[in-house]
Amino acid sequence: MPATDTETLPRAVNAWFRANARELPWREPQCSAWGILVSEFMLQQTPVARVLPQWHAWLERWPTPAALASVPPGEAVRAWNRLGYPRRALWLHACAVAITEKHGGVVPADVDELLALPGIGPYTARAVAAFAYGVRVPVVDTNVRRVLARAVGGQAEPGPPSATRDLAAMSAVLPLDEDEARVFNAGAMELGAIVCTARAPRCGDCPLASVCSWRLAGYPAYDGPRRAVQKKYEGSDRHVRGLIMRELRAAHMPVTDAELSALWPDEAQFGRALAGLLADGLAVREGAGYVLP
DNA sequence: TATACGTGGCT
DNA sequence: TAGCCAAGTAT
Repeated sequence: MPATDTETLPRAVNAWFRANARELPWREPQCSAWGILVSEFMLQQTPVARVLPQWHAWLERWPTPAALASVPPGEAVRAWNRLGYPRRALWLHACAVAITEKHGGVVPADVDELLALPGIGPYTARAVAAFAYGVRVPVVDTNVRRVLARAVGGQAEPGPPSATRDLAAMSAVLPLDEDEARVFNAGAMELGAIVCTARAPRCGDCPLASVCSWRLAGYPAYDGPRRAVQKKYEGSDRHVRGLIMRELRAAHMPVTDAELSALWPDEAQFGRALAGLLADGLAVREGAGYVLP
């Protein structure tokens, strides 16, 4: 029988999670809310394995929001190194400043207050509230969307993201008990991350195998709208931005136009990339060249 | 709602 | 090899 009631899923997922959760530093009970916030920024579109060493270094250097807020944003961008999407470093720094100035240096526990901070959207706000403070709110990321689409919806893949629909779907199965809700939020994400994966799901290891609607229906293929294919990175504007940022991070004095433009042969494309970085605040003009902010 | 935004590992 | 994929956010 498929898991149509609201107790089967959390019971199975939570038992599985309590026995199989990866030991990650931001899941340790003594981890600070700041440590959890930092992990959520780093984990946006980035695999755990690449985040781990960066997270340790970051927390050692800046153990509190105030510590990060006390240095220029460029230091955050430099320390971010090659984690990707360097705007996240800028936003995390801006977040630290806002927390220091408007929240007395304490990471807020309220979803709406978190949402008002730079770089924090619907997922991160709820993740911080739930995992750092135990607040009972639905946390929905790409893993949760996939788990619910399969186990409950009987579909191979979730449809296009819709905050309203996705939060409602999670709310419908979220335990009333605060602690069970926190574990279910984390457990559903973990299940999607290591068992109910996008490709080659390991149904043999899944605690929901016997109740999964998708499996019970015989694994019907997905027939909904396909997600747009990711553009090729090689030769893209993003590629050029990445090259420029790598140069700026390595430099400790202004990098000249000539030095930067030598990175890419297509002048027009290079100009677009540099202008974009300036507009984003990831690079600033200084004297004869460019530096991190 | 669709698109831009890094980087690297895996198949 | 080329493409797919990874705990999203902002516009």
